[in-house]
Amino acid sequence: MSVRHAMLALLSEGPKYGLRLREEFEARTGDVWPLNVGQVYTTLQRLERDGLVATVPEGDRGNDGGDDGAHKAYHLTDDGSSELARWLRTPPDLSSPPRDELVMKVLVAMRVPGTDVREVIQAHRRYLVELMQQWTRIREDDASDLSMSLAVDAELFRLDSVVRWLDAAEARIARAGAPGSTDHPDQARAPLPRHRREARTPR
Amino acid sequence: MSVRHAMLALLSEGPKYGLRLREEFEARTGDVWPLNVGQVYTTLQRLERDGLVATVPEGDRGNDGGDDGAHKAYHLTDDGSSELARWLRTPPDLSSPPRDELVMKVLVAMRVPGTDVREVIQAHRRYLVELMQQWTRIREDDASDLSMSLAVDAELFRLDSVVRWLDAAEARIARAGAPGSTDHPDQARAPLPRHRREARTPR
DNA sequence: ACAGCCATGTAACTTGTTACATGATTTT
DNA sequence: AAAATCATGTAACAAGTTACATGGCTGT
Repeated sequence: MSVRHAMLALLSEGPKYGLRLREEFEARTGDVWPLNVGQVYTTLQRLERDGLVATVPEGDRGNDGGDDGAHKAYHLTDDGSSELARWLRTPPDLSSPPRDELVMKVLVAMRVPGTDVREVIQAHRRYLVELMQQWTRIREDDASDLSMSLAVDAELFRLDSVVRWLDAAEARIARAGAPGSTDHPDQARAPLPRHRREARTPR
Repeated sequence: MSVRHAMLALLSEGPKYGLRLREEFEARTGDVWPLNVGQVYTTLQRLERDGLVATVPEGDRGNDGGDDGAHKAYHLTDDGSSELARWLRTPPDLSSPPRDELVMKVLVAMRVPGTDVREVIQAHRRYLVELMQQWTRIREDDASDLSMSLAVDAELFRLDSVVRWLDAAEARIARAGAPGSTDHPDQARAPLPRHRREARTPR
């Protein structure tokens, strides 16, 4: 749902054509989130199908500074404008805590026979720290680019939170008394309990 | 790619059937990441198609404690085992900094005409803090559930990093001198520069 | 017998993503 | 003229997600 709305936001400044949208998208995200060209066009098609954007109906363009000919300019419809406004003030969906791959990895690795969780944790921790150093270097290379700095900041904060979670997880697991190498009592084969617990979601 | 590998991990303990996989998945993630039943079956189909799991070929089950009859038990193939091992030691792909929706929202909101970025930031900040309180409450409700605590921890660390990014972003934007309400000089209509910059990725 | 859960499955759809094909324009 | 780049598009697929259909078993 992210790219769709970003396109709407870019178009709110005025009509733009495909490649231009790609260019401006990457400019706003400081080239941190590259965007395949093909996806711009497929996204535009889907937005048009949903009535959020439209093209000028062929033949009606004022000559006072317009982009004619080769480019096919899309613009927001009224529905597109209100959808954009809604998106900007609406916080992301409560019911969807995104499934982080690394977190999932640690959670399931705890019970995979013959796996040392601490090893998994440490390997990924090292990798994350290295990644953070690379991003830091990139940010310092051009500190004047606001968009890029913001995007890299976001990535750095996120990576830092993962590192700190890994540390907390290691401590929690150690404290729980589980030995490093797993070899669990096989109580897993019994049939399901009659009544499922309900899935958890805040509020 | 997350659910697929989680299924492999669960099956590494021994053969399991569909609903059981759903149950154990949610147990490992402390019910924080609910999983639709349908997805279990579609995922199993795709794993079977790719040769990572298989079912017993009908008729060959020892009676010494097996689950017979109604349940259709899947088990790992050799390919499945090595894919799981590979996944556990391989850090997530470098080339994919995930596009965070909220980050994207702020980045593009900066230039949407008639939008106050600080308002967007503050609204989402309030929402995030409230969310964190709810998760904290949930975690305290049953502090003995290790998996759940870990999963909630991950969510809390993540949300915290987003809050801190929002603060940093607000400061950075203010420092950059951009006024609150946007009304940018329209230099955006010119054609593209001849040579595209290359997309940025660490390393 | 009937309600309700266990259990499996399928059809349809969404976003994201890549690889490829096709012209037009520009640069060398 | 040849090479590169601009610009648009299509086909095909992966993963996730939901809604629905279908049996079978169990408790009352």
